[in-house]
Amino acid sequence: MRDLKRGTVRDLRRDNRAAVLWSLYLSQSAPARPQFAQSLLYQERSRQDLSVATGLSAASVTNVIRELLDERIVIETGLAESDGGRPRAMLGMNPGYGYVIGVDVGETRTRVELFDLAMTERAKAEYPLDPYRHEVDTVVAQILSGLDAVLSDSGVDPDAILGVGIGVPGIIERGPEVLVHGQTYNWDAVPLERMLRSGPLSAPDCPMFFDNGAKTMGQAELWFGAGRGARNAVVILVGSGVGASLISGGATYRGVTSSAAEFGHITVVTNGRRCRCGSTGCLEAYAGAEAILERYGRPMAGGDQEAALAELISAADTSVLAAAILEETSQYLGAGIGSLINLLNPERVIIGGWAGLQLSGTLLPAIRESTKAHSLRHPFAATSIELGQLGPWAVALGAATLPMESFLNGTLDPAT
Amino acid sequence: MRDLKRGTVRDLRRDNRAAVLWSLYLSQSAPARPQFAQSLLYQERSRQDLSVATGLSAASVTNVIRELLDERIVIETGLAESDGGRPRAMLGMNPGYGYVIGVDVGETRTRVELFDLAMTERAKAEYPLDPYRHEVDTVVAQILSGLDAVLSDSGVDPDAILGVGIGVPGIIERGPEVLVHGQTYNWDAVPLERMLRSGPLSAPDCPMFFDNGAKTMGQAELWFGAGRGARNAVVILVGSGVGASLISGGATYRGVTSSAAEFGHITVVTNGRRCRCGSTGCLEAYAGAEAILERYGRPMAGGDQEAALAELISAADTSVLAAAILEETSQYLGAGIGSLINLLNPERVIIGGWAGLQLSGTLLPAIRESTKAHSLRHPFAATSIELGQLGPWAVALGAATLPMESFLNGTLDPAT
DNA sequence: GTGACTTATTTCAAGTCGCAACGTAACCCT
DNA sequence: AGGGTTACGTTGCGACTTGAAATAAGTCAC
Repeated sequence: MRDLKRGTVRDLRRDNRAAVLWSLYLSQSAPARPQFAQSLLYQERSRQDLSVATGLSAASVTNVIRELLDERIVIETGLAESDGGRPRAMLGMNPGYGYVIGVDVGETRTRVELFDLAMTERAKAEYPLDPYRHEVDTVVAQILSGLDAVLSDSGVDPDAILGVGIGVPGIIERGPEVLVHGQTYNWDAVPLERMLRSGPLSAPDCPMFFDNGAKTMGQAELWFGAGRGARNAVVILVGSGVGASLISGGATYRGVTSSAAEFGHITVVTNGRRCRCGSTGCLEAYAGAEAILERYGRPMAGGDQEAALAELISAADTSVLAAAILEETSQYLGAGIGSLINLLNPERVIIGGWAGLQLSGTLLPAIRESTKAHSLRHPFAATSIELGQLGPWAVALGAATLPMESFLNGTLDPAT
Repeated sequence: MRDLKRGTVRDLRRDNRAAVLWSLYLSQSAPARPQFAQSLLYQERSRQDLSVATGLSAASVTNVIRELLDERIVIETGLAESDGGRPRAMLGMNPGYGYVIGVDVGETRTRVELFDLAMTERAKAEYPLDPYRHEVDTVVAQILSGLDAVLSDSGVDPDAILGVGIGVPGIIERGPEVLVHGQTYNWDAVPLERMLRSGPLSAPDCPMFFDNGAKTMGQAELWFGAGRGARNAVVILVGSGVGASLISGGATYRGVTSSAAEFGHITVVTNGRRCRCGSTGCLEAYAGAEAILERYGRPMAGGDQEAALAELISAADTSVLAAAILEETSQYLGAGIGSLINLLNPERVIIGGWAGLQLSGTLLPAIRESTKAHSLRHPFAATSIELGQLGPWAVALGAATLPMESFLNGTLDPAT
């Protein structure tokens, strides 16, 4: 990502252009509901609206928009009703200008999804993955055929792909080349980018972005879901393991080597249960789906964790053991979330991930209660604890926001 | 703090001016050593140096500097040796242009310190405070006489005070007026600013800034101490209680209601010891000096905690109990710091506060070890764990950086 | 000493940009 | 058809940064 130098009057122009484009783009993304499927298209805006939204003068907006219209990034979509004056010309992203692809390398499946500039989904592909058999080659092959599939299904010209974003569970190391470290996968320093680019199939010769899956999910919720408009928020992903994304100042916080937000491995019980990361007392060792099932006495080394967890939850009505396990789980989650609130003082905490959503169905009040008990009064009062709104494809959607972010900032394709 | 709108070519000018001024200011602050006392003055810079440091052209630096020279904020301090060309004119802040005052409302004492623009200390005052008798009125009176004292001792004209910064233990609520909530103090919604301004003595009619003491200490270490140059860091304050300051992107992170970084109240033992905050299992309930002494069986409700802790530490050579208490303490601290590292992926962790410095004398290796055990490999490897460099007056120094920050950004005195 | 050489700083002439003011377009209502 | 109203485009101005050229202020070899 190019360093955005500031100082000259030209940088100002780039910034203002980006501000207008961002404003227009985000206004198009609906407050998505779980059942949202097709398009995030929501609302167009006029030049006037953009002027007040960005704080720029109408004249400047006109200039920037003219440029964007000339480049065909933006189109006029029609006229608004008038109540006496010249009707406002409504503007929108030109869906056909370009496309982005998001890839979710998950714990149990690989997902690939292709969007146009209006974030309308144009094609998707999904491949199951045998848990505990995450061979690198298998995953790479799935990604590559997924890319092929969405390209041919949508009929989109590969040259029109602005970029591909890939969310993986594990830590990204950004050096001379991108390396992926995944403890769950037993991946150690996997050069995923190189493998994708040299793959047998048509790895598009276009910008690729890598990030942790919890962070891409967080960015999806931030842009389109329960996090819309938040400046400081935390998005928690509870799946087999536990992850999170921290939003600081409206952007995803990554830390110095982009491995921040490993929420699953904060210590909630000093000298507690051993965690698969090697440490002890991690939150993930208590509140991840895998750990919950273990504590319940039904470890699932391979099979269908989702079904098993659902079973546990419904058993809680009659089984004292199951109820106790869930009660404990909300204790631990509350302790972890409370720590997060005390440390980060967010305005919103969003719980997502398949296990998080399952658990929250019945456990949300208990989690809120436990969180309250484990946090200070003032920061707790400033926070709302909510559920994620984007469902299981949130990670892929968020991955697609990575190239989009670059595009909106005008830092994509230095060529042209 | 005024909202820094960006967009016009004039804002650009303000930003560039601020960039030059910051660069010049920070280059003057020495990598301070514990024994530093008088001045932070370190190194002057030429226009050339500023040009490369800020990325601005030499011409622009000349223009900005001319303006600053005209305003007498900056002065030429002499010429550098030449090795064949025109010698560089060295520039520095004009110490006499204005002054800032930092106030540290601590757990056992109140400190007031006055600095000039070069951060040379011009006067200081200190008042002991009977722990557990923090009457608001007493503290306010101490602050007001401290302000009087440093003003008369230094002979500085009150009109030349650019602003006063005040660090308090507890949470700052920024509403229509600033309120302070301090659990340690039993302060609830204390309108400290109003009390200071309406005090019997000459509360200066000038900008006042309030922040948590751990945050001001963190900012002092960030600007002048062990945190210099860091973009992402954590400064931990271990005193009677435990606090922290989070540095994100080179600036202090405050969260949505500026109560972030309450590190002392993250949960390290779910369902653990009761903490004075009302919750259970907080880090502070294990690793704060007060808690350590309690666990040692020698609670100090009033007396000299510093001496008592020092005694405990030296007793560890012979007493099995004392050694075990310290060993446990480093376990808990390591768990807390490890969580911080996993969550925030900082490049540096700095331990300060009087108890932190005492403990680290012998315990630092054990704390490092325990931290390593409680954090993931990659983020741990990217972090260094160091000691604070600024000693007991760091909180006051940091408090003085609050008005200084505003001054450097050009957001002070809208008048003139 | 003196002239050639170096390096730092200032001046100058473009080139950009955002903005306020003003002009024009497009629609409503009567 | 015409007046009213709102949205949008254009123009001229002031402010800004910058690269290049000019100037300032030394060093060095002889």
